[in-house]
Formats: sequence, C-alpha cells, structure tokens
Amino acid sequence: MSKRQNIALKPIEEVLTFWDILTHDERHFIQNAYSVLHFKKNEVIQSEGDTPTHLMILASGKVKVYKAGFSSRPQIVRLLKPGEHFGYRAIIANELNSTTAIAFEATTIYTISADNFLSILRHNNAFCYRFLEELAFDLAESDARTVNLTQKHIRGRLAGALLFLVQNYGLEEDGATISIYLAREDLANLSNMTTSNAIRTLASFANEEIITVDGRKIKIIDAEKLRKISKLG
Amino acid sequence: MSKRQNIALKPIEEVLTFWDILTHDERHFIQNAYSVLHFKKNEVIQSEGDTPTHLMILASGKVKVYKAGFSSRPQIVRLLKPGEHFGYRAIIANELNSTTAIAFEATTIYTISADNFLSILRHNNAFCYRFLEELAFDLAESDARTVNLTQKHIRGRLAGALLFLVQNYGLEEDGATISIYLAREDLANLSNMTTSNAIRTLASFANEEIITVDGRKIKIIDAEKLRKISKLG
DNA sequence: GTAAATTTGTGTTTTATAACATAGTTCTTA
DNA sequence: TAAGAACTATGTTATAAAACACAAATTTAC
Repeated sequence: MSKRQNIALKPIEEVLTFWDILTHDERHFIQNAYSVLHFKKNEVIQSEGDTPTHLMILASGKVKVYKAGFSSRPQIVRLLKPGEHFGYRAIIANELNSTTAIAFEATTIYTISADNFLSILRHNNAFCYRFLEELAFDLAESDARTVNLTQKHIRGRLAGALLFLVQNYGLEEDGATISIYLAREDLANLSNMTTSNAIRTLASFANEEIITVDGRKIKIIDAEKLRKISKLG
Repeated sequence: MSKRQNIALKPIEEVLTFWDILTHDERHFIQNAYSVLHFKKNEVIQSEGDTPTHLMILASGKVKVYKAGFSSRPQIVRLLKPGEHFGYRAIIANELNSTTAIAFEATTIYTISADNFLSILRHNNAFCYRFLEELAFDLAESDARTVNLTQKHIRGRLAGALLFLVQNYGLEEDGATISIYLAREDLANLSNMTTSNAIRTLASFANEEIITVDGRKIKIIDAEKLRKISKLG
C-alpha cells in the first residue's frame, strides 16, 4: 500500500453507504478505527493471492478489479466508483484475495481492518444483511458475465462492455459521452478480446455511427442499436 | 413444481447444514413450515426469470443449475449434491431467478418459503453470516470460472471440468471413477464447448491414457497430467 | 421386442478471432 | 523540446473451434 497525504476529503460518514445501519457505538468505534490511503494512477491496491487485511471503501477516484488470466490477458471483473466497497469477500470467505485491484486514477480509500469488519458483521444483523445483499447481487452479475463473455461474438461483447460502462459510470452533461475514459487495452480486458480487436471493433461501431470516438472519449449515438448488438451476439 | 410422494427420506435436521445454528424456536418453526418436493429425472425445479419463492435444500439426488445462453448453449454454473442449498440468491437480491435448476436424477428437496427464510436471516445473525460466507465463496468460484472458460483452450477447459467433478462429487470405491455420470452434452455445457468437441476431446484424453471411458463412466488414470492440462490451457 | 428417439462418434468445411507485423500517433519525462 | 515509451491503428496470416453432415450405438417408449 501507499503513503498518506492530506487533500480535501469527503468525511467517512458521507462516503459509507452503510453508515445509516450502524449503531451509535459502532459509528463511534469506526470513527476512531478507520484509516485513509491514497493511491496514484496505476498503483496496486491489493494483489491476487495476498491475505486480505481490510475492508476498503472508495472515497474518490476509480478502481479496476481483475483476475490475472493465464494467457497474460487479465479479466476485469469489477469497476468501482466512490462509495463502493471491495476487498471484503476474501475476509468473509476466509480465503486469499481472488482479485487484484488497481487505481485507474488518483484514488482515496477508507479502510477498516478485517477484525473490526468481522466484529460488526457478527454483531449487527442489518449490517450483515447489507453485505449479503451485495454479494447476492454480485454473484448474479458474475454468472451473467460468464455467459456474456463465453457465448457472444466480439461485437456483442464490446457492445455489452460499453453498455456496462454507461450503466456503471453514467454519462457526462452532454447525455452521450461515457464518464470514464478507458484505454483500448482495458476495454479489451473487460470484454475478453485482444487490444487489436477492441480497436478494430470500436472503429466499426464508429463507422456505423453507433458511437463516435475521440481518443478515449466515447460518445453513444445509438444506444438502441448497441443494445441490439449486445443481445444478438 | 411437482407432485409429492413418500419414499424413505432423511429427516430435515440431518439434511440442513445450518441446523446447528438455529435457535430452539426456529427449529420448531421450520419443522412445521417446510415442504418436501420430489422431482423426476430431467424435471425442471425452477426457471430463469421466475419469481423466487423458496429456499431449497437438496435432500437426495443431483441437480444442475444453469443459465440459458444466447446461442442455445446453456452454461452450467453449479452442480449440487445433497445438503446444498439453492434458489435463495434471488430472494436475497430481490431479483428474479438468474438460473434454471433441473434434476439430473430422481431428487428430493426440502423447501422453506422466502418469507420464512428472510425472517430467520433478519433475526439470526449466525444464520445470516452462514449464507454470507456461502455467497462469498460462490462469488470467487464464479469469477474463476469466467477466467477458466474464456481463456483456456478446449483441452484445458475439459480437464478443468473433470477435475471439478471429482472435487464436487468425489470418486467411487475404486478411487478412480468419477461419482457422477454426465452426458457428453452436459460435459460440454460445463466446459463451454460443443458436444462434438467434448466427445472428441474426451476420446483424446482416453487415447493419451489420462482417463478411461466406459459409456458415461469416466475413470481418472493420471490426475497429475489432467491438472497440468487444466493449468496450461 | 420393435420402432423411434436420443446420444455418441467421426470426418470435412467454414469462420471468428488470435497472433503477428509494422507504422503512425500521442503521451511522458528528462 | 527532444527522445523514448506507450498507445492506437491496420493489414496479413494462422488456427482453434464451431458448424455441418451423417453413421453407429444406445436408450426410451409404446
């Protein structure tokens, strides 16, 4: 992990989506027990195979979570935005980290130690249930991704990835530009294809006037068509 | 769902792996609130897209859980054995069923209604935590499957599937025969390939004396080699 | 116990996508 | 602001696996 700094930072009670379900005592406890970590662009936050030590909550920035593949092609399994948690699955399952997390951009993270996290899980049922819901949701997503990536053709996979980005990060004020700028390589690692093919297919989409591309900025022109391509492989 | 019958049946307190963490009252409650369902070979137990109604616990038999693919090729995501639960993810996430479950063979299932299940989840922290653990474990499995299926070549995928079957259902008394007899098509749906390719690849493995095949009975001869193939794609 | 249906097996052709090669372009950083 | 590194782009070739076609074997149903 990384050194600390001190930049303007949203207070923990505004970042944690589960703040409302904590008891008075727990809030107090956490306010004294959390840490803040800062990561620069492309810094590794946690590594696949490491012992998990903390629940992490993204305060600002963007994080990609991936599994190292065999063929030197990592598979991105989650993209995180502020307010979202990670690093806790392995704590609960009592396993080593199954994924690596990297900061896409300068990122600030609140951390709560595994012991403290487990202690609250064990004592606050609503808290436990909240994480149960989250994992239940993520599991369906993961299974759906398996089918998406194994059964669709390249165009369908890339279209699906673009729609996922829209859903996940939303659009800019123009109502069209996807609010995250990914390298072609990341786009490829999200949709299980080579970088060349991500580039090529993106160019096709632009040619067909489904999107426009300006460097890493992608504007959605015809979302309906994109959805169709995503569905029909 | 299906009609009831009355065959010799393990009592619920012996089937439920979470019996020990229920309170006296909850045990009492469940003993009056469960139902038993019987399914014949190939009967559908629940369908993708349906509203989830019950937590299901497999008392006897074998069940496959899969997602319907696009290309008419379903993807098997879990294979269940007695004692294992299913059908509860969608209840927790408050979604429709994301998978279909089918009985592989004559199967008996204990069911507990969604309301009752949720009520215990909400009141018994240890119970909630047990399911949290289960989902945490399943999520890593699902992510790992994504990478397995997208990045390995056919031989690696099939080798992985065979090892999975061994791990999941174990071996017969001879210490070599896998304790589940799957159709080639199911083997294919487990490892993301066409049936022809499952047949062909299985034949190659037999040729290379890594396994022997007798109808649907598969004997593992060289587990080490199988592991190697699974790893190196 | 025979017909029909399903499953298994094998050969051939086609195709989607990876791999490779190379060049232009844009970002870093010294 | 120049030099190098990283990223984007595009053409060509190679190949893994699907698609198709059909035959043999086995299971199921009547």
